[in-house]
Amino acid sequence: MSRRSFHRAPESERRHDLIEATLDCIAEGGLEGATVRQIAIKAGVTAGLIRHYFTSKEHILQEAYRVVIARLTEKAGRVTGDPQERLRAFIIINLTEPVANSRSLSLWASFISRVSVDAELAAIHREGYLNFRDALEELLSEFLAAKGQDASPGRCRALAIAINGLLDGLWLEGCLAGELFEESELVSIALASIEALIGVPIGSPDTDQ
Amino acid sequence: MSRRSFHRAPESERRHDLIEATLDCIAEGGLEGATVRQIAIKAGVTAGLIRHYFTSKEHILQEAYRVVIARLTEKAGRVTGDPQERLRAFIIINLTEPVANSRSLSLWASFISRVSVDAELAAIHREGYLNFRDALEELLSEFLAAKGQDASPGRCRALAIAINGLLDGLWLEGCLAGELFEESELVSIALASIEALIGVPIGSPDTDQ
DNA sequence: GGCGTAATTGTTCAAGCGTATAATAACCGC
DNA sequence: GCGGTTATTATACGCTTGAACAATTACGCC
Repeated sequence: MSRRSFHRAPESERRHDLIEATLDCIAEGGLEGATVRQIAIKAGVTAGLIRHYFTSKEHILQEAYRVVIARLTEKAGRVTGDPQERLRAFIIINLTEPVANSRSLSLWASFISRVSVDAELAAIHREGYLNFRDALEELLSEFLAAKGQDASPGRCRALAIAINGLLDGLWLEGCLAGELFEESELVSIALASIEALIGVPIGSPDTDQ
Repeated sequence: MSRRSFHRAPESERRHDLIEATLDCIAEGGLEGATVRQIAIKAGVTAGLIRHYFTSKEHILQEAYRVVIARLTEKAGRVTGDPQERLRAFIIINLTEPVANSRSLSLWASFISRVSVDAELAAIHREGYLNFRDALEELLSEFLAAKGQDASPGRCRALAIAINGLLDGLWLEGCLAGELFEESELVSIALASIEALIGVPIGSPDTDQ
């Protein structure tokens, strides 16, 4: 009786694969679907290996959550151009693939439901949330200043909270029931709504009537 | 060796208690914390009784989700007064206790993460979501008509999607990190934002400056 | 090209899971 | 009060879980 042959992978690659497998399991079956054995099967290894890289199941879940948050926020943090282009890109990125899809929501909701239980997850969550809102607040501040508008901290804060809420809510609606909306309907509604909130057009020059 | 003495409860009361115990378990420990044994302990009965009232664990979870959705939407469905008062009350109700608190979010997120897995939960979810958005759309339609504004179906739909998103998003922010906001700050932001979206004041007469 | 290291496997363990079922105690009609 | 009905308890079963650990294999190094 011989053993399976196997491949000895570099640590970073193996850790990445295991986290990826974890996310696949969660997306398909929720946190309950992410058992150590199922993750191992998905990654094409045996269950014992997971404990070689992660001290516990909680640990791998925390690392996986870090990846989820990074994916939800990294693209929006790398927008370029003038303030108007950056704000516009920020809005669009958060309401289109790959940020907005049912898999993202499934992963996000699975972890959110554990944030109130696991203190370490709560810390990871808080950091990601504040980063996101701060990024939006700064975008707004620069945009308002560029347009010669009131860019006082109080107004930026209130606008950031409102727009952040709007984006979160539309993201949620789109992820939960994308088929209820026309192609890019949510993006149009978001752009029009945010224009109304700020009181300044943000449409790109050529599509702005 | 004698048995525990027990109380024979009416069916509706017992079912209610078991569902309530289920929600407590989920709020405290997520779906994973809601085991048949844990629910029984919380309800002060033994595990076997749960199977006497519910055909399976899936079944009691579905019934529990119905209760969660009902609580999130029932109050907003019973607003009274003229269109402006109703719209205003609708907004406030959805952003204050008992709709907006961390327990509500914890329950909501736990179930949302299973909506994509369990078809029955998905049906329950969809019904609740559409009811909510339709109620908002009708409120808007009546409000706009009363104000002599454009109340065309297209505009009402777009406004309902935007405002629904905004309310969802602010609800989420408030539930997730209520301590980051001043007292009633979210309600103020919501009212001001929705006024900007609609283009008509909705503040109550005495607080409307 | 043989050796040492450690990544990976395979197996085992106790605990907890959802479910099934027989025994029992509470309540209702008479 | 008594007997029948059934809500409720108590126990058991088979399975899966996270974890632990010894055996084994792949690979870097000299």
